[in-house]
Amino acid sequence: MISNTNKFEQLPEEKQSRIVNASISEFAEKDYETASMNTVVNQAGISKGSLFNYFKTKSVLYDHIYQLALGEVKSYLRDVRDETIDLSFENRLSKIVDSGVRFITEHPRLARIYFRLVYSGDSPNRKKIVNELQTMSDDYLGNIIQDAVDRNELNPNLDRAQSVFFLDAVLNRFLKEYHEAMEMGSQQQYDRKEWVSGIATLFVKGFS
Amino acid sequence: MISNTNKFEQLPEEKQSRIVNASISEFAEKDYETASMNTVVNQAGISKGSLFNYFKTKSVLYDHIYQLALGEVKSYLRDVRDETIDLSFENRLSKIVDSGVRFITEHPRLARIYFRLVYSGDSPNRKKIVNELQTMSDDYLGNIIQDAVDRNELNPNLDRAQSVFFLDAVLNRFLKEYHEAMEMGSQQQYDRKEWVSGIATLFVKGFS
DNA sequence: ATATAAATTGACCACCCGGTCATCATTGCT
DNA sequence: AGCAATGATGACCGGGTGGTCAATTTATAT
Repeated sequence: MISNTNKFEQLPEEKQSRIVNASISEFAEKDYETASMNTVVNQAGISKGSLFNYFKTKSVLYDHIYQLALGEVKSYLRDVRDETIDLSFENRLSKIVDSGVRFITEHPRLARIYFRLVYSGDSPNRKKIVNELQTMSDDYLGNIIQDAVDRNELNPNLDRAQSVFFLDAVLNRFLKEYHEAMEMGSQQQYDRKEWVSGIATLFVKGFS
Repeated sequence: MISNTNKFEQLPEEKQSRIVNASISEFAEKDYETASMNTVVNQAGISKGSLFNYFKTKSVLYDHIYQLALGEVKSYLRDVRDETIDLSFENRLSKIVDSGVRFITEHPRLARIYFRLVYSGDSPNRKKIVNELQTMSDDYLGNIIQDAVDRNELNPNLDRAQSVFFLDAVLNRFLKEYHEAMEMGSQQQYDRKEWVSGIATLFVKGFS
């Protein structure tokens, strides 16, 4: 009785991953309310009773899944921050975008769950999760902007909160658009380089 | 048999508005799949059979409602474009933000439907509607940027598509955040002036 | 091999959904 | 007043939902 997911975590890994996989697929395809536990059990090849034995309720299962997604996102962010600590603002931006694109490409279903969560959704703990994400992003982008200021790449008088907000808005929107294009199988590949340099230019020089 | 909504439009206005009101509330509160026709009929004080007589299906009713919301949005945009045609880029931006804020304040439920639609959702014709909105916005913001270029307020070499994209991303995100803050009853009022000037500065001068 | 404990199952429950349609109420016409 | 046509109603339908639990299979210990 150490934790809710204890029973689940004691399962053989193969079974665990079947369940996780089915759940990710379902929560990626439909939003929380519409996602069906029946679909999950069928896709995972287990019985309904078992699933509800491993996860007491639908929302507990959802919790487990998005925590997993969140962990993945965080790990990507950590990596790219550590790896780019010495780069210029523009190069750093570039790496951030690249790593976002990489994440979306490698984990399209997790990306979908992520976007669904932040951009809408009536997921159980949405407010709490979004806050957590916001804090994480503020901290993350705040650091990057601060570093750039320290290097005299950006104006030291700029409003940090606003800058972070703008940066976050543009980056998120770009990745969302990229993700949607990818899901629609859009052949027309984004020219990442141009977009990255466009974003960097905007933030460094503006449109003038 | 001129149109689907003919029966509805021939209803006494008071009844129409009761139905429209109930529908707006329901579609604002829940997403398309979760919104319940039963709730609508109860809230509107009519029978289920009647509602399905006026609107053949749930999706037809939804169509009617978002067309209404869209019309309202468009009218706001048209107004602000016409009224600000002589202003500088920064002042124009300011008016756009103001009018967005005004719309959200005056029609919070319509705003919610709008955000739900563009930012997620599995509404019936989402792709089509979002495309229409995108085209509208591209056209709208494109004009404003072009005007600013013509006035030598912005660099004539900038990539129009990218600029519009960035502008749209920041404006939308700001309004979405404002809307959410409003719905949570957040006392902490946004200082609109500072945000507007922040946005304008970003686009004119960047962060350097 | 047997007894006991633990894990797995799927039929079942109460509830809600979008949509239908026979029945009833209202209106307009002669 | 009587009749036909139109409008409003809500019980009802098939289907899906999250969740339960008695019954059965499987694993463990002796």
